[in-house]
Amino acid sequence: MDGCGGEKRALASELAQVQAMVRELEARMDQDLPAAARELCGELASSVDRSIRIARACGWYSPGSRDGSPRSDGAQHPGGGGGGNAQSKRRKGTPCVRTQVRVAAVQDMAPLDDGLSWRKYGQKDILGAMYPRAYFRCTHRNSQGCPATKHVQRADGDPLLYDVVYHGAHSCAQAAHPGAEHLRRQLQPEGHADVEQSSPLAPEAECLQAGLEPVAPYSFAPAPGAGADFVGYFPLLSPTGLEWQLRSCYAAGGLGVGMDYEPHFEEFYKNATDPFQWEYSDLYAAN
DNA sequence: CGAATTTGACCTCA
DNA sequence: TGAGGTCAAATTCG
Repeated sequence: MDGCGGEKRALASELAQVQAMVRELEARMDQDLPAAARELCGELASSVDRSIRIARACGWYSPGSRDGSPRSDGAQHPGGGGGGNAQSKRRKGTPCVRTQVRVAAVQDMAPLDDGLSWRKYGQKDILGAMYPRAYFRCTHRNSQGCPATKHVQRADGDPLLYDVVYHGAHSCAQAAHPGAEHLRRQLQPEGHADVEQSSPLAPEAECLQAGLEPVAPYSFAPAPGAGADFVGYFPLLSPTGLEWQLRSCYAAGGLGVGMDYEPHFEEFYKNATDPFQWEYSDLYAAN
């Protein structure tokens, strides 16, 4: 997959920069400088973005390059309460490609307004999970036959965090939504979605990623009116379509950034010369 | 009054 | 058989 020596070096350098910025971020947060921290987050996002581009340029983003090491969906469900594997039960013909994101919502605000219209069609208590899972489908399912659905569940550990799993692509007019389009462009070509089960992809090839509105990918969008006490409203979509979570715990008193996959990042940095190794083996292996 | 939500029942799969 | 996912009638909302 290579012949990208220069890019590798550029990527390693970029990642080193990211690492430095993370440290700086921690420092700023320790100093109680949320504005400065947020500014740094923007730079951080840009740097990550550049890294992704470099990786793409080298073709390190290829759906087929994933190895087969085990990583269940359940493992991706943070906390998940150790509950059952939500995706293990799947109907025949159900879309097998999905996107999972994690978002933090501001209390008393509609949590997951992703700019698209959804209609709730069910809710279910999930074994081992503290909160029920809500099921949404595209409002235009009937009128336009749009197959997009999403599942939303509160994270056990933090009631302000939601795990959102998108299934299928919008085939309705909403598909033209800029946010949805952006996401599709980001994810579709590289197939950066978790692929369910190991069944052949063929029949589900059209099941692309559904609409999500990353206000600006990897950027932070503090809630309107959020003051000193704002709890991050970070619709942060990882470029890989996996769930990163970069959140602020400022309201709780201690300002801190928690990043899911923190261990992976550490490893990421350590092995910056082959940065995507862990990604494929650890993160991408959904099966 | 139409659209959205709620919720118990049913379906599918492992 | 149990658990997740979906259906659809009843209810609520704007």
